[in-house]
Amino acid sequence: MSQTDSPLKHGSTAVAIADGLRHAILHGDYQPGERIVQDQLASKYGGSRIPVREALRQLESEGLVRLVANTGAWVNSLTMAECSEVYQTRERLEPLLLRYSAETLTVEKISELESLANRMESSSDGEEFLELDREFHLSMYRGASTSMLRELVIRLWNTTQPYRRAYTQLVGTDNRRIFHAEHHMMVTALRDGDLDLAEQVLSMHIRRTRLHLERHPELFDDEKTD
Amino acid sequence: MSQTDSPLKHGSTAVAIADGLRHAILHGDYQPGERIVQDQLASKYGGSRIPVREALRQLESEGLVRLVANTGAWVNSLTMAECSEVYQTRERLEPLLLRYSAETLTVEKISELESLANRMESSSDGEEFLELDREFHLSMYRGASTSMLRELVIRLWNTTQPYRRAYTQLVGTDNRRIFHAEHHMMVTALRDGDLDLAEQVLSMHIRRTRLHLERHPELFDDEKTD
DNA sequence: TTACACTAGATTGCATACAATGTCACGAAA
DNA sequence: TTTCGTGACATTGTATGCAATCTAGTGTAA
Repeated sequence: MSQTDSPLKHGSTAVAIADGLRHAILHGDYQPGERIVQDQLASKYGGSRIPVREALRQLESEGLVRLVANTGAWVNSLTMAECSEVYQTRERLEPLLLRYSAETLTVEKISELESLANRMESSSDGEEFLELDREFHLSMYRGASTSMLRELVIRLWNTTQPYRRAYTQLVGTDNRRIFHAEHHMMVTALRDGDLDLAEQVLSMHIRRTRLHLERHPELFDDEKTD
Repeated sequence: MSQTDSPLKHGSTAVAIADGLRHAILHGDYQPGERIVQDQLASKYGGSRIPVREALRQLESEGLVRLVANTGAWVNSLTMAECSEVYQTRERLEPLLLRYSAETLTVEKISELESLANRMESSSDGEEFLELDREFHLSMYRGASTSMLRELVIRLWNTTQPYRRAYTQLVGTDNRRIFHAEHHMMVTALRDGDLDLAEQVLSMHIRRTRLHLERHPELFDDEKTD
């Protein structure tokens, strides 16, 4: 897809490949379960398989890729139980992250959040909807002083991204009144400095999304032969 | 240290090096901040630097190693704020994991937990104390049906292991009445099938440990130039 | 003394090449 | 027809060698 023609600086090829492949997976260019061949990635990025292999190891640790020795690499796929587990983990973690981040949320940043929530409401394009939803949540967390928890949460978002996309394509962007209302409730709670309320709404919001996903087992690969 | 003389099977060197290096870091053979030289690891494991590099990428993703392009790898060190963040994350995650796992905890397994708690009380050796504490917690979680959350929690334990060790060496294993009492309270709550109580005690237990660590800023590398 | 440029050595980054392993199609025997 | 080899091919795993980069030490000038 996005061929990198300019020769990469020494010492950055593996990172560039990891970033590019991660982006491609999140963007839906690869489907869960799809095979990843080292040689193809190597020629796509104009390098050898060595940095490709390092990138794959990293993405494996991030949960985006599954490696089997002497056999190959696949885009990781989740069963419904695994996806639910990620969501339940998020239900507990994101409120904490919001607490870390909230103290740096200025009035301007909260208004930007509100604007994102508004744009989501008027969006009818699924891909844009996904993008804005991710941006809404991650920009709430951007102010957190330390980074480990934020990176962890981003990792959880990443591993479940293909299933959010499939769900959105399945049910569309209409009839999401409660979903949008929760976004606005969070904005209001943050504006009021009511962190306990913001935490509760965020937790409920993630929980509700999980319950919606759980009504669609057909989105998941539950025949996983492993 | 533990030289692997027998030639490794094809396709497992990188994994073996990652496992070995992880174990060495957790065991305290490397200190936080210590430099890791690829060539040294390669000759230690009787291979080339290629699998070493893959292992380092993986451990970087796990948070145990810090890589800087063209420069080198170091055992990751945490500031006190980062360590607290890991503990606060654990306060929220481990109760959830316990809930996942509890349904498979048989009477026998709960008795084994109690036995571990008893052995800890009579242990005066710091290294054994650490080992038993880890084993107590992780064996509570061993029954969880899916693995992502458990692996995540193990990763959090791993990144903070050097600081638990330093703390134990500093204050010894005496005067831990409340600490042991909490272990026994968890055993009792599990035996009674009172999951809400077990969750609460576990959360308090982790919180108390965090507060103890926070009283000793001298354990941490807060001059991190980054 | 301090600050800075410069060089030699150490170390990392990666392309190539080859060995080890897995996959799959084909054919023979049950 | 099905099952089980069997071999050619595709792909992965890693050792080697060289280029790029960083580091530390030395010397020079302010």
